[in-house]
Amino acid sequence: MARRKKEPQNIHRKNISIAAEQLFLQKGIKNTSMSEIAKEAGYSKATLYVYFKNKEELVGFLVLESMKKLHDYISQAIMKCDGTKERYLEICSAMLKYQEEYPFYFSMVLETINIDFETTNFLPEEKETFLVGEQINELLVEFLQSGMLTGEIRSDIEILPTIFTFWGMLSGLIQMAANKEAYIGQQMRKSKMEFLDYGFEMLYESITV
Amino acid sequence: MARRKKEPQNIHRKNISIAAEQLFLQKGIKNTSMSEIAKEAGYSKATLYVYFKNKEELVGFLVLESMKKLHDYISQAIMKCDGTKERYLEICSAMLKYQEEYPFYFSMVLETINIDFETTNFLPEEKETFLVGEQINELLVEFLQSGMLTGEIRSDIEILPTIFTFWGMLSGLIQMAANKEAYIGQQMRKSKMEFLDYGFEMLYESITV
Amino acid sequence: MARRKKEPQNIHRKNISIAAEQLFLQKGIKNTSMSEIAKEAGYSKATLYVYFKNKEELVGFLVLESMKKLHDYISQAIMKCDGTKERYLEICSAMLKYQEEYPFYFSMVLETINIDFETTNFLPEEKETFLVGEQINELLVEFLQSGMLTGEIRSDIEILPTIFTFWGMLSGLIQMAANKEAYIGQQMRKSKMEFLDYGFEMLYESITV
Amino acid sequence: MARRKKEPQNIHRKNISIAAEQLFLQKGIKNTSMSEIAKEAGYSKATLYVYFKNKEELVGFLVLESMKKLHDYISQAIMKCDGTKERYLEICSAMLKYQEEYPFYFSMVLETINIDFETTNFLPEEKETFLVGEQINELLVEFLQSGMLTGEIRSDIEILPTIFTFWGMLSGLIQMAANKEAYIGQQMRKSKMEFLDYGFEMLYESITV
DNA sequence: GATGAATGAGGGTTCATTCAT
DNA sequence: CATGAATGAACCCTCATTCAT
Repeated sequence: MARRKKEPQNIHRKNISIAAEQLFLQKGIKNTSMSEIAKEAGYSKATLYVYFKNKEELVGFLVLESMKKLHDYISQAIMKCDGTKERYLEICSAMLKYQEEYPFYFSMVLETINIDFETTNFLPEEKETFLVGEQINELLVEFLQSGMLTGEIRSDIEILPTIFTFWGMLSGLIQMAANKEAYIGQQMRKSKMEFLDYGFEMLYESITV
Repeated sequence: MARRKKEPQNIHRKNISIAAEQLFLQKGIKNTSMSEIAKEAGYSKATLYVYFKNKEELVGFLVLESMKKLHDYISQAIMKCDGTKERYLEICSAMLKYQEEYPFYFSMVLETINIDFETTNFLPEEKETFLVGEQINELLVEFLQSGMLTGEIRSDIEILPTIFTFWGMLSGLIQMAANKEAYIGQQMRKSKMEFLDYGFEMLYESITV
Repeated sequence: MARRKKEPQNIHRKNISIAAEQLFLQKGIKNTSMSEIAKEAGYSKATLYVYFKNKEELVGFLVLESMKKLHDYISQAIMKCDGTKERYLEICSAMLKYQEEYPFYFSMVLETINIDFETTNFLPEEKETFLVGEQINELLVEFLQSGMLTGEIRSDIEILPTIFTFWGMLSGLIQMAANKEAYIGQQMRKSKMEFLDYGFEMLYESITV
Repeated sequence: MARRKKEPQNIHRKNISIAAEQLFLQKGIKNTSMSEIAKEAGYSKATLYVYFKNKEELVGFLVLESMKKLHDYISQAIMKCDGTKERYLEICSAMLKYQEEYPFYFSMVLETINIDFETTNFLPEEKETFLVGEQINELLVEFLQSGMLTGEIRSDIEILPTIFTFWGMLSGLIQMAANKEAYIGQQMRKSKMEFLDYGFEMLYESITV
């Protein structure tokens, strides 16, 4: 119960990470210096190193944090409605919303994320955030299974591979839409949203009966 | 008529770009310095700037080069066989092969590629390579159309959106497979290749009758 | 009320600027590198950038500093004695002393000095030093006016043009004497000082009755 | 008589120096690279080093060349008219014209010019150009002496010191006028030319009876 | 004689990180 | 605990100069 000492630390980590997030969002990770983060957060540069081992860990922390948000989004998406397709589309929207909010992280999902969970985590509580990825997967497993139960989703699919496949494909699709918006508008006279809807629908076909 | 003396330049550009590619591949573009490239290529740092205006142009050159390769791979994939599905799988393989050979570029495909074709190109011949992207699209258009003619591919798809959707999705899938290979093996007891095959098949469903 | 902690900064700025001055003096501004300044000052190169935004600001700081000194010298010269001619010669001596101490800056006086007072100043206090130039002019205006009152200086001269003319001419004379000392000794068998006295006297003629 | 071989060299040196002059004029000496000079002159970079030992010698050559021009200007100024004051003002104009044409060199006159006439000169003929400075002095000596004969110039002046004094002062004045034109216009509502006339007249006072 | 090719040496600047206090 | 101060290491890039051909 006597855990007073730990709370304050989290507050500082939060403050720093919020500042960092804003800057990463505006200028990218590589182009944001620790100095800038310190100034934005209202701490001294050295203090950042009290709360985060180094820049890499700060980034890692942010990635983890953002995953919690994604979990919330997906969780809400599934709860929001009943129908399988409706849910699917809501999940897609959740990912899109997430990409729009955390684009800097989104691109990292497809790249290698090197988070060494042995050495990186500062506070033990945070180790639990690692599980968020798993939790998201579980959410998706449940979604697929319930869709199979209603007969809307093919019963011969393998669940885990399907989830990862979707994860990769949706990420790629959303990212492409984000980066090539202009090109898409020009070449196929579609808005980003129209293009994405088309892609979402197409992918849905692959798992339905 | 043929201008002599132009060949040697290309040789050096080739040497430098090969060295750069290797390093970009190992450490990423941002983390590879011109000094390292110079050392790897066996030239002095200053010499690099004789053959490439700056680092950006070097990267741009590499991207262009790799696109040519991708075009070749896809072109060969389509020619290699006749059946629609066979061709589709060959195209997937081509992209995979390409990703394995040029991973550093592959991630750029999904990001914004800023190539200023007015100022970047060293040799005028290279300007044509800009068209390679378009040519790849044309290849894919033909593939889809021929599949529609045989009745294997749904006739109600929109061609351009479909191509871009595929492009984004396959990129995402391949990238995920590359980066999460270990995780995939652990969680679903599949090799990277098995996982990819599963994903490729799944996506194929979405465009077939 | 007085903010502590500001003093130390000035000490470092002083140290760095002293080192820079010496080197600029020996080799010119363009030929003096920040590395050399750092070594001479006993700091690391990076530390220079803690105290000066860039080389330009360092130069600007030096120019400003030297102007303050010149103001002091001229101010003291005028106060030191009463007679118009005595004062005139003291002013000449002040300029000479200044040139000998800050030769690198002296040549800049005749060139265009680009000091952007919005962006350059590190400490707000320094902005006031911009006024030093004006203050020197005021000193000289007073000197001329008092000489006109005593009837020693012609009353038909235009004050401001006269001051600027003198400024330019004395600068040119002193600089020539400094740079051609050997030649002067050889050709006219005069020491630098004798030559300058001759020139000072000659110029004085032009404003006296 | 058989000197065919030497002519071509001079042509190349001329071509190069003309190109260099133009660029120095536009961008200053330090900011003009040998590459740019080579391109402007239509030679390869390496060829520049065939005709000039290094950049320094090229600059030295230009300085020398420009001195010849100055000699011509002053010579013509003296010949152009008869009266002492008229001649004086023409000489001032000659210097001004020279400064406007060769500003980059003009500032060097007051600085130390390091021309090592033993090692620098490429062609022996050029060594004579060193004498140009002396010749200019002679011109001025004659001018002063003829003015003294007519009784317009004080007979108690020392000729050589006077000449050097004038040289330094006029240089300083002209340079100040060139660099502070805007400031002069603002502060004393005089055009550069008006200001200079004022200064020229003032200085004339000092040598007249 | 003329040059294409190559480079050593150095330029200014940035930044993540450390450490004494 | 928080930080002011300091820096090593790198970064991209430039340029005068050399030399084999």
